[in-house]
Formats: sequence, structure tokens, C-alpha cells
Amino acid sequence: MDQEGMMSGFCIKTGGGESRGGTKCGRWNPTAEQVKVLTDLFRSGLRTPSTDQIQKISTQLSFYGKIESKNVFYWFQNHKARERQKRRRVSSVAVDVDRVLMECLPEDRFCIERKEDRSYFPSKHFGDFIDITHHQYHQISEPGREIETLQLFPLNSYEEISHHHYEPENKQLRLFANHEYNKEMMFSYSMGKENDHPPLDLCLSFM
Amino acid sequence: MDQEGMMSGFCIKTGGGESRGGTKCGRWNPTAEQVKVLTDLFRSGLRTPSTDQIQKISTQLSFYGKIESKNVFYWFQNHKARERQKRRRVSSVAVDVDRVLMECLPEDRFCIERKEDRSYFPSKHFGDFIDITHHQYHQISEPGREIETLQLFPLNSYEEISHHHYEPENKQLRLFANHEYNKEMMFSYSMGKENDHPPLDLCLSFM
DNA sequence: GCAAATTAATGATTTATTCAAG
DNA sequence: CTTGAATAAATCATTAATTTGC
Repeated sequence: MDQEGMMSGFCIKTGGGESRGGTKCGRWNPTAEQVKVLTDLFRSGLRTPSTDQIQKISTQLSFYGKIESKNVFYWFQNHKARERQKRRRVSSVAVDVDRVLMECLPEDRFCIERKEDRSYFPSKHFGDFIDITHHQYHQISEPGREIETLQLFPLNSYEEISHHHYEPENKQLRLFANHEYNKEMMFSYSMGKENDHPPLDLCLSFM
Repeated sequence: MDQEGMMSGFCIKTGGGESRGGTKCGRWNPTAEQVKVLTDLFRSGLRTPSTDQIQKISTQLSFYGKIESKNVFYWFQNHKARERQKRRRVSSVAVDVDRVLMECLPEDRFCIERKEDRSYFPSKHFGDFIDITHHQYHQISEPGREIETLQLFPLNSYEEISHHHYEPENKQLRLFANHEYNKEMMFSYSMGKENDHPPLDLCLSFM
């Protein structure tokens, strides 16, 4: 069954010959077409394909590039799990800086209390201008955290702010990216000099 | 030029009130400073700010000009989506999904069996790795172009291409290389496709 | 140079998904 | 199986860039 090196172009860990740079015997690297088809299948409702389905999918996808049945199996397993994870994750995991900067943040979800449903967002939910009764939102409770109740801008808040000066205040934007619960990373931010515009006074910190 | 009597629910007040000449009641028109800050926040990793983050960002950015919370919300939504779009465009392909769907999901394509997850690759399913023969590969289509002619690669060619390290000497060559079946393209695709962002907590607070 | 006309960007809405609670 | 929550994708719409004819 498993004669390493004979499996359709996959060399699985041949005695440590390949290093990381080598692509030859690495893991499956799906083509764009393959990913698209798999994703569409997933979207069509497929979650845990049967052996037969996997076989057929694999055969079909081989048209677009090297692939094995197990790749299909693993793809669905991983995709399903990661989709679930993506929704479940409300940010609380440690992360290293490089990845944060290179990649993206998780979806920072929040719950918005809705009253009447007309449009998904805004005016109503963040209602800076529209008069609404719900001015409070609360974040979803995260594991190990407490719910925070927030107060939105009342209608006249904008007036105050907008008719304020757009004058600079000597401050800086600092971004604290939390990578672990107790570790903080700070980035300094200051605007370019070209416009002598006001530096922001934004401090991003872990709450 | 600024005639819109019926703004899209943005400007409540009628006439006057605008301190800066020519400000109209249309949609939000971010200032350069606002865009810069938003972009920097995005680059720092912020993707989907929470309600309170939005609020604070909005408040800070109001020093640079008129802005609402919803504008911040929309900006991140749009920017995130369009960045993703840009990435995807690199490897967007036309695939006959329906054909594969029909092929893979026998009769009732929406009647999918849902089994419990297997925590490991089940040998019972793939006891004999029926390996697909990889004779042909499609070349990735160029972005925004119809693929009518497909270039086929024999396995040998693929090996050559996929294992060759491209060292583009100029932009054009690099661009060309991007459309080849190679690692770079794949990476680009998965980067754009992946929503699986590393978790990170980012909150805004004033200093 | 200057606006009308056209095109490119991007702000704002709507629609279609996903997971999972009930 | 149905529905709530929360998008992200798709789309609509308006503004800025730019092109063009004079």
C-alpha cells in the first residue's frame, strides 16, 4: 500500500533529503481551479464526502493538477473545521507579531442589538444621525472576558465633534497589539509631515 | 455641482452648517489624513473593528473632517473585501464547476451525507491509494481574461516548471511568472483566499 | 484652459452564505 | 429542521479622475 516515493509524484519524507525549500516532494499544493471547485462543492453543501465522492472529485480535479484522494479528504476536513473556527473565534489566542502584520486579524465580532430590521447596518445601528432607540451595543461575551456595554453617539454628538476644530493635537497613535493576555506590543504611529495634520490620539490597547 | 437635495440619509441638516467650503451632503468623502490613518490601521492588522473601536476611531478621525461611525465600518468592510478581491484576481480562473458538481454529486447534488468527522485519514476509504494519473495541467488563466486556449503540460514539464525557481529580472517577467503554474501563484492565491487570520486582540482606547 | 462626457474608485446597500442554538 | 447572528460577496450609486472637443 504505502510504498513511499511511488505514490503519484508525492515523495513523503524520503530519508530527510528534501529541505523546506524543495517543492518536489512537499505537501499538496492545490491549484486555483482545484480550490475553486472544492470551495464550490463545499458551498453546495458538501461537508464530509463519501469515499466514492472523494474518488470522483479527486479524479476530476486531477485535470487541474496533481492531487490525491487523501488531499480531497483532508481539504474538506480542514475547511470544515476552519470555517467553524473562524466563526467561533472571537479573538483570544496568542499570536506572534510577524503573522499579525503579514496576515490579518480575526474577525472581531460584535453583536448589535437590533430592533427593527430594515438594513443590515448602520444608520440604524450606529445611528449617528438617525434617531434610534437602541443606543447600546454589547460585545459578545468572549471566553474569559466580560461583556462590555457601549454607548453610542447621541444625535448631537456629531455636532459637537464635527464643528470642532480640525486642528492638530500633539499626540500619537499607538497601537497595542496583544499577542498574549499579558504581553503587549506597541507600535508608534505618527502621520506624515507633509500636511502638518494633527497626529491622532489613538491608543490601541488590550481590553 | 452640489445639488443633491436628497442625500442618502447622510446629511440631516439642510443648508449651512458646513464650515469648509463646498462640503456637500452626499456620501462621505474621506480626507487624505483619514484615509491614511485608516490604511495604517488596516496595515497594522485591523480588519473588522468592534463597535467601540469604530466609535473611537471615528471620534479621532473627526478631527480631520466630517465622519461617522458607519463610515469607518463601511471603510473596513470595503477595504477588506477589495484587498481580498485584488488578491483573488491574480488567480481567478474559469472552471466548469457545474460539470464537476454533476460528476461528483451523483443524483441529488444537494442531498449530502453528513458523517461524523474522522480524526485521521481512514485507510478503509483509501486503502489502496488509487492514484490519479497526472498527465495534463491547465495553465492558470490571466486575470480578467477568458480562457479559450489551454496550455497543457506533460508531467515532466510540470516538474520542471514547478521546481524551477523563478528569478524575475523585471516586472514584466515577474508578471508573466505569476501566471504560470508555480508556487508563487499558488501562494498568492491562498493568501488572498484564506480568511483564516491569526487571532489577535485589538482594542481602541484613549490615552 | 474649461467644462461636458466618460471612466475609474470607492462609499453604501442588498443578498446569500455559514454555523449552531432551539 | 428551522431560524438567529453575523458577515462577506455582490451589487448599486455617487463621487473623483480623466479624456475630449472646443
